[in-house]
Amino acid sequence: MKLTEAEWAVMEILWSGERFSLSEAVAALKPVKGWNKNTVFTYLTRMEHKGLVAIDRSHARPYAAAVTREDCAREERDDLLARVYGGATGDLIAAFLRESSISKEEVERLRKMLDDMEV
Amino acid sequence: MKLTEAEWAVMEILWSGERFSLSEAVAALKPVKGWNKNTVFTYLTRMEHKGLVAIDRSHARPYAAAVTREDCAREERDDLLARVYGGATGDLIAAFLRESSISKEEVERLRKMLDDMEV
DNA sequence: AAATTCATCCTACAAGTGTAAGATATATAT
DNA sequence: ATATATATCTTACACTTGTAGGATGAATTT
Repeated sequence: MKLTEAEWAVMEILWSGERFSLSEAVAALKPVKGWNKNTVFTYLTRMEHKGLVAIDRSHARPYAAAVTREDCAREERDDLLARVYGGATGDLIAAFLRESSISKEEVERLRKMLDDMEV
Repeated sequence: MKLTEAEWAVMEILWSGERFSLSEAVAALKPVKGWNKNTVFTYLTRMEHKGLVAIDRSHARPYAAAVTREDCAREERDDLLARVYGGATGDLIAAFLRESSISKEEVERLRKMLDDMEV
């Protein structure tokens, strides 16, 4: 399931803790989105149907993430890789390397990863 | 401008050549999407408004891409990088390296890129 | 218990996306 | 010139996304 930008914002909040009450979610989303409480509620319930959010209606803090951040991140990566690079990981990574600024430490880390890769 | 999956399909066709007649576009999209000609036409004109497609109505082959593939690819990359990795290119690349299969040659190529990076 | 507050639910509405039918204009073939 | 095919334009409709108003219910305060 590919998330929209707004859904990512909701998930980021949920991933930042265990469980949330509505007002906690609203407060946490305030700086990012500034949404009305009904808007937050609508997102939460729509996202429950999509299987992204778990709502335990008997709990004082009913709202929690139903998917992991890493799963969602993987889907986004896979989607970009397939759609834009036809699965060619090397090309994709090359593009990121080419255009992004990256620290000396990062370069070292990536070098180590390459060394460790048993291909 | 972030493209939808369907818009990517249209653009891939347009990027694959110089200019297209409607029937050429329909034929090329057939295997990928199987759309009705009206559907293709709707996409083309809607995408003209978005500045993605150029339509020269005095030309026998009116349809052409109005943006480059590389520009679109960059936007997708930037979006993923910012939204999912908060701009941390190293983390993103590490994730791709970790999960994707990649050939020995690709590893070498990336190693060279790292060597050449003056950080 | 009445008033206030907060949560939940239901409803709505505009914009965008996916998909195409039907009408008309234009080119081509006979 | 007429018939046929092709392209263009207009319109539409269901679904999704972004955003919230208003009604109802439950909890807390005084």
